[in-house]
Amino acid sequence: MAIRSAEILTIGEASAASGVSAKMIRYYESIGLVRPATRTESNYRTYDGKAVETLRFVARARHLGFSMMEIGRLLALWQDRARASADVKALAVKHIDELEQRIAAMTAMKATLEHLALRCHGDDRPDCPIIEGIAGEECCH
Amino acid sequence: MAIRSAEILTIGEASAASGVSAKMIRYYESIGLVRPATRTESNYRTYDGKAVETLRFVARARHLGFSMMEIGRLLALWQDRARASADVKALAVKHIDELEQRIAAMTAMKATLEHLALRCHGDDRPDCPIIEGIAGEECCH
DNA sequence: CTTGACCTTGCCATGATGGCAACCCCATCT
DNA sequence: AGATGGGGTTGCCATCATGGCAAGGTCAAG
Repeated sequence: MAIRSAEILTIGEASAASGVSAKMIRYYESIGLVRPATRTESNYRTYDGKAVETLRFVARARHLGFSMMEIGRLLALWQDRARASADVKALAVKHIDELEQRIAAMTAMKATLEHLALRCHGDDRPDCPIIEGIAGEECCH
Repeated sequence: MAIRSAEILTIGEASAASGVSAKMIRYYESIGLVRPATRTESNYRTYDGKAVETLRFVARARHLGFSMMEIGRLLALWQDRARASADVKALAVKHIDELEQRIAAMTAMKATLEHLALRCHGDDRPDCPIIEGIAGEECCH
């Protein structure tokens, strides 16, 4: 194997250092989200500090719920010294809105279910407002 | 075509009546969620009132965020006259908990993003706490 | 030099849904 | 009777982000 300095990591090490699974690192590379990793003579991918930092950026953005498409744009903005913070903010605000909508949808589901569950005895008798609620009209407002 | 009474619907009519797309009706049948539809001589699927009611049940359960697996169990309970309401309630409560967790996760994402967005000027300068937040340590607590 | 851990690629699967294609069937209009 | 259009049938592919498995190559340590 080519000599590897301490700063040059294999995909497994980069995975551990970034919190992104090796599988996903390869996937991100395959869809062009991140630049193809450099390779050793024996075709192993290698990652330097900057590459690992990029992976960590992706991991954090995923953690915030951004899609791959959005992360692609975020990465471009991150690496663009001439970016306008307004562009970043627009992306973030759009994502906040989407989160809000999904939260609202799920909160509504939860409320309906709680309403039904509250009136269900939860014993061994078959009578059940939950099932009847789903089957009948009074389910979804 | 075989004579069809007003109560016997084609898949398109059943779709309109139940709110489930024809594609999804076929899919539900293919995965065994619902019983295979009866067929006309010319192999068209037919749906009677009961079948449509079942599809509506599925649609409502989907609307409440239940997965196909869970809906399968709900359907079985619905059709089981000897069910214990406790079983239904357990399913519902488990789903409520899952919703709660997903809501909490997304609420946390939203809070982090809002915290970052609040401090972003959103103008044409590159300086941006959002990007820096994602790139740096202070992003995810 | 063997062994075990790790790398490579590639394929398959998920869950729920949509789209397209090729073909068949039925009803209605000319 | 024949054309036309709408809707049925199947099957395959795509999504999005991820995991798993398999077959083969490579490296480091015993």
